[in-house]
Amino acid sequence: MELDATSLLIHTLLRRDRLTDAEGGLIRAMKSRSKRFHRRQELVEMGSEPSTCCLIAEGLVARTVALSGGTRQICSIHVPGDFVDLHGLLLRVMDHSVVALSAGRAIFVPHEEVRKITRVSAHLTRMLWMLTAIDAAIQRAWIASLGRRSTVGHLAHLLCEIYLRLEAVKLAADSKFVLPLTQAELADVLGVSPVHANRSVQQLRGTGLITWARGTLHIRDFAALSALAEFDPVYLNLVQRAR
Amino acid sequence: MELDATSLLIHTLLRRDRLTDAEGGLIRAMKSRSKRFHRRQELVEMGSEPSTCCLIAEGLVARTVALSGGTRQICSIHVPGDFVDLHGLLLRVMDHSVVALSAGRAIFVPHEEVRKITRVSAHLTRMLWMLTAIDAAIQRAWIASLGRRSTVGHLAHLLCEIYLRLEAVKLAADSKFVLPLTQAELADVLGVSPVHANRSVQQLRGTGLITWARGTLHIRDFAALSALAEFDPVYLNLVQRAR
DNA sequence: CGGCAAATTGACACATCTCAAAGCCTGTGG
DNA sequence: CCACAGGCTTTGAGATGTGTCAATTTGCCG
Repeated sequence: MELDATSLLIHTLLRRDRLTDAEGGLIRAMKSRSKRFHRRQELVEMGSEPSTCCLIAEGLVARTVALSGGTRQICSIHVPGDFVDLHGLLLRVMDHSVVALSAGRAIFVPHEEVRKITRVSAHLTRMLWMLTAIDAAIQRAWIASLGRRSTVGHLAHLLCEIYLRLEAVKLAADSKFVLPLTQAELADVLGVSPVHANRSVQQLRGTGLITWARGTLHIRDFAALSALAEFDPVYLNLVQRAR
Repeated sequence: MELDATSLLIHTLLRRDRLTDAEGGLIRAMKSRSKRFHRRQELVEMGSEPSTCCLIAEGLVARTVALSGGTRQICSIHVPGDFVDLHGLLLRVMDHSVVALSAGRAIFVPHEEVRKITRVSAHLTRMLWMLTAIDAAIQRAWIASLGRRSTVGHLAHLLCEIYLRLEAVKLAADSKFVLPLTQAELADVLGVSPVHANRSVQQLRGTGLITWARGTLHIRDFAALSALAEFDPVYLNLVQRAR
């Protein structure tokens, strides 16, 4: 049986606040079209004006910005349950692309369906707004990493973050998770060359804090990795409270 | 006469969409407390749980993240009309501080006032949500700059952005604006050392594209500076359309 | 058993950091 | 109106981090 993307979204929201049955119903009632995607497929094109929002059901995707000279920067990574381009509802023209890091599946919800929710439920609207706010908080953490952490520290921070985000949707446990990332893609996250990304991975392996083989990442000592990264999970807002 | 912060906010919103008189009235009706601040004053503390949102009326402020070893990263800069910690309404605990880059004035709007708006006007709620979405778009641009632009390119991009944002609230004209930034603060934006920030400023001056003296920045050739920075203003969403 | 994409390595060039000193503004008090 | 203090800016020199290029090795899949 396929995981239902709207259930994942509800689960993601429930990690942050309570929802009434009616609110859950509104979310499940959203019309959408489900699509599978393959690795490296571009789901949303930079500069386009999509009329739907893309909610991940399976797989990992990234937002990417293309610069001249063929370089690109990955400016966020998204896990199942994430409403990747929810902001498209408000901003209209995409300032980045959405690209799949692995094969997977997403549902595309027409903007009008989301706008309908904003007319009916103030609380649910705030919850969706909250999702974009959390997204922005994660981006701030990435800015801090890019600007002020060593590449190894940045990498460690990234792994702590991805672990907790996957764990929140039950895709990580026992300090292990599937990380379908190429080192070249990792380089586009860290803002360094592929060669340097590779050397940083090796350096982090050298500490014994992680293991990464055959697409599976294993955090051997989360506490120590957090400390190395100066990781503080507050910004992920994985706490249930009134919003 | 002092500029009214809510008028600035309305002006900021009007740059992106139309507002009815009733909607404008709702914004003006928000209760708030006005406060002056001095340069370097901390307006909001990282880790705190503010009960108000801070709307800038005059001056520049920054969001900063403190790392160990006394380093810090500025993860955004805000101009008059910006609702700096609007996301505090939804996220509750601050993942960063808000610090003044110059003397100025802000109004502090109780969360309940904003929440009230979310209960009354779906469109206005989307407009406030849009502000946080634009904020996030700017952060993505910063991520791309930090990750993939040269320091000089990053600086050029930053100046193009700040110019357009200030111009949008009539604080820049004739390619000139007041930039009350220390080179050490600039370094905290660019994610480099103060020495390197200084050398990058000199390098950009050397191109003849800018002049920067006595706190005033003058862009001599915006088109050329944009080209150097690969600057595309789309992400600022300075276009009026239905949202 | 290939064949290819991805990971790894080495060598050298360039970017950026650190530390420390010197120079330059600007506001203030005499 | 000048002299001075303090904060910024600028400079130099040597250490470290990171990029580039090109070759080699490894791992996965048919």
